[in-house]
Amino acid sequence: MENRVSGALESYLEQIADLQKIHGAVRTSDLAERMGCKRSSVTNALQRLSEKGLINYQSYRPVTLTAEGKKTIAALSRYHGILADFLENILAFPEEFAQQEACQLEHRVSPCTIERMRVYLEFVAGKDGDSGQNTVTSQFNDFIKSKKELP
Amino acid sequence: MENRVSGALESYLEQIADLQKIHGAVRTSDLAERMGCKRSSVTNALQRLSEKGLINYQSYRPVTLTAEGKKTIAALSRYHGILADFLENILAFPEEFAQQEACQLEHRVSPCTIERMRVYLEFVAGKDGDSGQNTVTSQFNDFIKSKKELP
DNA sequence: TAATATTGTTAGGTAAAGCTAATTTTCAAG
DNA sequence: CTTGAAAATTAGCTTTACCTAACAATATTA
Repeated sequence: MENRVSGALESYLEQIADLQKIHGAVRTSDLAERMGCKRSSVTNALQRLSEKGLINYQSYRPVTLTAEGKKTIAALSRYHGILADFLENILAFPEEFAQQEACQLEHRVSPCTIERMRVYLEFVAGKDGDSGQNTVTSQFNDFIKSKKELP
Repeated sequence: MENRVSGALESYLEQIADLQKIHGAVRTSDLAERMGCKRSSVTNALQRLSEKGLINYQSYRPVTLTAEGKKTIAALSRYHGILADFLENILAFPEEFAQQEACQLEHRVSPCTIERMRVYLEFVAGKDGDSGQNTVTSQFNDFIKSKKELP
């Protein structure tokens, strides 16, 4: 068995963590709804996550995260945050799109590149200083608008 | 049959185009070498690419691209260029890494985000003007170095 | 040109991630 | 405390993308 976790399984894991926060227990049907798949596919995913030691799972019993699972989620959630920040504050996407896109990218962009995006965010924050006005981001926003105004 | 082309098939297609440019003919073994897989997997991929109408393929005959295949490659190659440019000139990665990473990302980042990266590149180019000196990129390079110097 | 080496394909297998349909467990009401 | 509905699981199938081993076609070269 390949021990690395695929993007699909990572997503399940995140939804599990989120549902746990909200509802305490994690139900197969809720997961299916969130993942946009059938309950049977969820069961299958839970079994594989369990084999990989990321969740505690027994048939018909409530699912919980292992320490390993929590660690995985912590990393993912950090990646998500950096990517969403980058998309919103560097590339000037609206927050909602940034969040959506970050959900995809957190499984697909290398840690190295994500880390570099974090450094770039720091760099730009430093350039903008405490001014608040006329930041690089707002300049870029204007730039985008100026492009759209002349089609 | 799902008519969309997966990331894996897209990669085969690109390697085919590249080999065609270099060697004229495209050999299964060369493709296998490039893709880091076995010859039998290549045959399988060629059959699927052919079913999707992206290449002309018959057993033991040289492979060629269809018009549709060429169009797909043109789009991909454009994405690759933008991503590599962004990685090298915004995120200040060395060219080789930028190229490698772009190969992965071109199949994974949404066209919308890639397009926005292109606009950002334009924006920064505009800011830097013709100066050449003290560009945003070179400032960021210095910033990275300054971070590394104090561990 | 015939023998051999290389290259390409087929057949059959695995794992991931989904599906439907059938079955089993749990739970809520009567 | 039984029973029927809802929820979860199992069984069996699909596709993608890989694998090995066996076989077929093409090339090389003696």
